[in-house]
Amino acid sequence: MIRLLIADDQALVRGALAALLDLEPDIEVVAQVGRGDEVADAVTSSGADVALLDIEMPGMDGIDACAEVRDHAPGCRVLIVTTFGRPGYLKRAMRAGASGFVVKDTPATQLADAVRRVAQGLRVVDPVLAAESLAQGDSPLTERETDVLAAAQTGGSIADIAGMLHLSEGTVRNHLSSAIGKTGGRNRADAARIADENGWL
Amino acid sequence: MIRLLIADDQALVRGALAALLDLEPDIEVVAQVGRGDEVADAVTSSGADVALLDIEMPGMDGIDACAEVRDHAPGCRVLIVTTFGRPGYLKRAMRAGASGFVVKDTPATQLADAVRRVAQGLRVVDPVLAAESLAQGDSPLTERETDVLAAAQTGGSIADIAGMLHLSEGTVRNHLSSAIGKTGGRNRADAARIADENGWL
DNA sequence: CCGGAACCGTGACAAACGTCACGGGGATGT
DNA sequence: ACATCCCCGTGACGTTTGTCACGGTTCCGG
Repeated sequence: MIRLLIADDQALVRGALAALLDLEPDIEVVAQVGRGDEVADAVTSSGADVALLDIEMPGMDGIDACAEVRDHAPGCRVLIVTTFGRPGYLKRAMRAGASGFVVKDTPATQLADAVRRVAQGLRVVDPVLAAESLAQGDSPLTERETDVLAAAQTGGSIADIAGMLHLSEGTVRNHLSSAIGKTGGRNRADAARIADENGWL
Repeated sequence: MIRLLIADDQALVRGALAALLDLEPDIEVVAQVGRGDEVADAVTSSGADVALLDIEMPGMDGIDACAEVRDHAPGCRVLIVTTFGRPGYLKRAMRAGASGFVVKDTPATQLADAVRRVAQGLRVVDPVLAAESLAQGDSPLTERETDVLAAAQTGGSIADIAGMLHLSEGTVRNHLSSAIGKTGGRNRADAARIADENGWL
């Protein structure tokens, strides 16, 4: 019997996934949470064997939550389930110690299998996504460029970004210019969009 | 017995919702589709009583699909289920003839009830969302301003937008300036973000 | 019929933006 | 010790952008 924890911020999806997996005779849903920062506690108190984590969650990123679980409860495997099949997410998830990575586009019938494989200690990764991830490589952005682009996403002016990060305006311009060149965007809004779509932020 | 159709682009969510609602003794899932432009056909061929439609779908918007269903199969009620509780979406959905509007944050246990109410001809609307919708009012943007903002979302320069819409650059600048003023944004990227979050695009 | 509103365009101007060249500091690896 | 890379900053430049004033057209409601 596989003891399963489900974490997703959308209550409807969370409940539906629980209903789907509870139908399986060898799977038992022992806990459900809607916030990333509640995952680690729920895993230890419920004694789950596998944690099904969404990435987009309030409180804490699903990937950070994964790292926390691996720290506090090494016996619990983690299967990441997410809407966006961004290569950057996959990379981060694997580095955080996840055993599997599934996109929400995959047929519902395959989810239970994925859970079983993960429970057995195997790895489950969407092959298409894995190929993309390898083909694309790491983020070309430096740490600071990433910060600046993330701040630019909110729509403020250069002066706002400079104040937000305690930098000079000229420095912000330089980082942005560099990021625009690396992403191939035509302005900072475009660059921010591209970087976000690749999971570099 | 309520005959139900489920439309959602994410196969996993679609299957999970089906599993959840199939547990109800008085509900039967008779069809599942993953694209908006397949909804109308599926409704007529399956003879569904209620259609559960997501908004974000390839091929066709869930709201446009709703209008199509109301056109071709007036006997079928529509219940919109969406991730984003944007007031603009609610307005558009109601105008398209939807009987209900539910956010994916609502508890899973309430979904079956919502389906039943809709099947009986009642209206189901998230009360918080309805209040927001009333408080906010309609989009302040004119038709052209909306077009220009939507084009600006892709990140191109003013010249690009002008070419895309067959307008003069000066005209584009004027529309953008007006839109920026109305939305309260600080530049066109900001304005586009705000307008999008309110469902004005 | 006239006023108002939305639409398209022009021209002009200040501000913001993107790019470049340059220098200095710190950390890393050879 | 040296080259290399990232970080931070300055100054200057040409371009893009946002704003404004203005004139014109079309359409609709008073």
